[in-house]
Amino acid sequence: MNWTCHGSSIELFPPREFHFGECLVFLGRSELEVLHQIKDGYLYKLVKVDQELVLLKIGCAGQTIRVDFPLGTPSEQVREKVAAYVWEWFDLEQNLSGFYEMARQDKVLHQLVQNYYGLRIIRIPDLFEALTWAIIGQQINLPFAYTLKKRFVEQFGEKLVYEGTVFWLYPAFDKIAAIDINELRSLQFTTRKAEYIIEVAKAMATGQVTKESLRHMNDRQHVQKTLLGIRGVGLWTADYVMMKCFADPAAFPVADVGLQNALKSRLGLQRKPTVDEIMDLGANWEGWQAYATFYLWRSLYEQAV
DNA sequence: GTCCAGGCCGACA
DNA sequence: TGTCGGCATGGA
Repeated sequence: MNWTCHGSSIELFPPREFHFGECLVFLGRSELEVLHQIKDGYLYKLVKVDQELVLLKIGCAGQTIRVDFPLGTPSEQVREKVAAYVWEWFDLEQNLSGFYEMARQDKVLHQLVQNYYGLRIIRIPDLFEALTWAIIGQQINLPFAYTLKKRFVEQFGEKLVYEGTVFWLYPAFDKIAAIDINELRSLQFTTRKAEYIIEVAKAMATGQVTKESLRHMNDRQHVQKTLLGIRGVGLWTADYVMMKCFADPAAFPVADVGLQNALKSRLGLQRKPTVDEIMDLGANWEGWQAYATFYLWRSLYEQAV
């Protein structure tokens, strides 16, 4: 991590392959997103550090990311944790030069890495959020998934109001561990999903599932197998979590319908490619499947930066 | 009305 | 190990 305190704010110095605007495009893809706000080129996010609510205002000038604290300057210890959080959120530890080198010569990716140069996987550092957001999104369209997340967050999350705008924290697993299935059913979650989400919350509340223990596994097969042991977590969800929470660049959610549609569109296919065909297409992506997938997702929503 | 969404589970061969 | 029905809902 490369950062410094600068007066009341902090500054981060990301690696060369970083483009804040491209990341904002991804972050701004849904009007229904409630976990961050984008306004005038700044990204606002509420986080909780050492039991303290901290509102971040994140901007970028040149290649320097600057984080301001609208609610007041927190302690140096908190600022350091915020720096680590932002570093993780934008996956800045990842050296993308190998990805770009590979992608420039790849028939599927070469145009994408030109179009979206500097885009990084926007991570979900909170394991509970990563798992349950994936479960929410299973087998429903993305707008409806965002609608359900919004209801979930506004029902069970913590909030803070600043200058008339409400900022939300994702619900904590210990709170969700104690609710009843019907409380989610009434938000239009299916019975099955309500069960899964509450079970995940309970498993995390008891310490049965923790980010720490999964992070320290050096074998990705082991991580995947452990995740698959959680009810409601299949191959797609396990890969998604490995990609978005643990930033495993080799995670490859081949079952993802978005990935399938992106490939169909880019290659002009008559139908969606099968899982085996996707494995073949991605044969050259070894080690970078997660980034290839993320850039392909990006290609599904063409927008101006 | 039909089909598809950032799937998963349990049952059955 | 591979396949299939059921789940539930919103949007095109």
